[in-house]
Amino acid sequence: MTKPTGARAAAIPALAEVFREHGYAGASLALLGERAGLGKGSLYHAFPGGKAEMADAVLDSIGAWFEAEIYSALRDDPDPHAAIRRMLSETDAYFRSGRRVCLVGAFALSDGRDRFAERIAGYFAAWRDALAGALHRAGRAEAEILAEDAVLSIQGGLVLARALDDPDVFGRLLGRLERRLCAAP
Amino acid sequence: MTKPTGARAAAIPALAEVFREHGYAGASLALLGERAGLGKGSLYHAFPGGKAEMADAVLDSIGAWFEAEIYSALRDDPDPHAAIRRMLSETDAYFRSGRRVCLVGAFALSDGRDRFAERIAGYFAAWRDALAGALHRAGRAEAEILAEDAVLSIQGGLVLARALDDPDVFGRLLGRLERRLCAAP
DNA sequence: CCGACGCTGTACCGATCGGTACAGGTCCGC
DNA sequence: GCGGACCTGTACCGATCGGTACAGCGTCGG
Repeated sequence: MTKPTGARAAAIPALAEVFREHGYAGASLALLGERAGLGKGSLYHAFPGGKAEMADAVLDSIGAWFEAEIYSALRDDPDPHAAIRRMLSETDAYFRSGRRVCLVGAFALSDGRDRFAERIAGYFAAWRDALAGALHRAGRAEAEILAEDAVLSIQGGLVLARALDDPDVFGRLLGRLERRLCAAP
Repeated sequence: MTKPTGARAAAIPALAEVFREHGYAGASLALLGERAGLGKGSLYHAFPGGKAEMADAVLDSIGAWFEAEIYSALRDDPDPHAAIRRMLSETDAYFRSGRRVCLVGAFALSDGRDRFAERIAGYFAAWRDALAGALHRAGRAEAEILAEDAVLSIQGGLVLARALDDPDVFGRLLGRLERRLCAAP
């Protein structure tokens, strides 16, 4: 039932979790293989490019998920406020209400920044631009500024929630964002 | 002219820079020693506890700097708005207008979170609480919420500035923060 | 029934990891 | 001039790193 590349796709979520928790440098092949349930042989069969290709695949997968679940609605939904609310609730679910960290943000901060710079920049730029478009369609002034501030706040919320070990920080932020982003024009 | 522990103190800024750029796991002893201008022997003489003690010392040094330059003024300055403005300009300088990353935030996101959890939490909690006190003294309602949002935004601003390789993101954020934090009560 | 192919475990590679041991050097009070 | 405390470079440790090679395996089409 699985395509030839099925093992690859199946392994990606586990690999993502390891990169998320340990960073690029900290994610060892031993750990990656163990958590993916794959021996080193299988791992290198599915990802001939090694660790870098695994990280590439994980970033691709994350980018595709956000594109499909969040950005596209922000761009195309005729009701921009609905798209924004959907963004907030999907974001809440994706980051497990602040208990989970943003892999792209973590990569941006430390190791792997240079290696994956374009992909990282693209991820955030797409988010900011899609959100700015929705805000613009909703008739808000300074949509770009508002969007930049929202994207940045989400990242900061994840950092602070993790640092204080208090997921509510993230929940409170999302509440504030809904008020800020869905206010009357 | 240097105290017995002079080499230790002198090495800390260089060590901090390496941890900042490579994370805890990514900062190797070879790199640490090279950048500090110290051989392995000297490094372990100054920091018998090894890498963990180096990171401890770096975190202590950062905490002390923020306490002296920012938190204490937020707590004690009779003019809370002046203290807040000072916080913003010192923050701008410290993070080189967004070109530099927050080591504590980076540690919080990936490796070293568990190892340094209390210290990381303390750093952010002190910032948030000191700022909330200043806002309260300035007569602002919901000072705690405002403070939490500001601290989180600064972290997010650093993440996004780094991710987009665009320091202006951080500068724009600081401008917004000044307006938000120093608005009329 | 068989060879080809896709997949997997395992052994192994050189490099590097964090950390230790220690021989010598430097510099001080005496 | 001397002894000793402090400091430092270097050799070395076992473990693990990312990555490779390959033999064995089951599963197919023919």
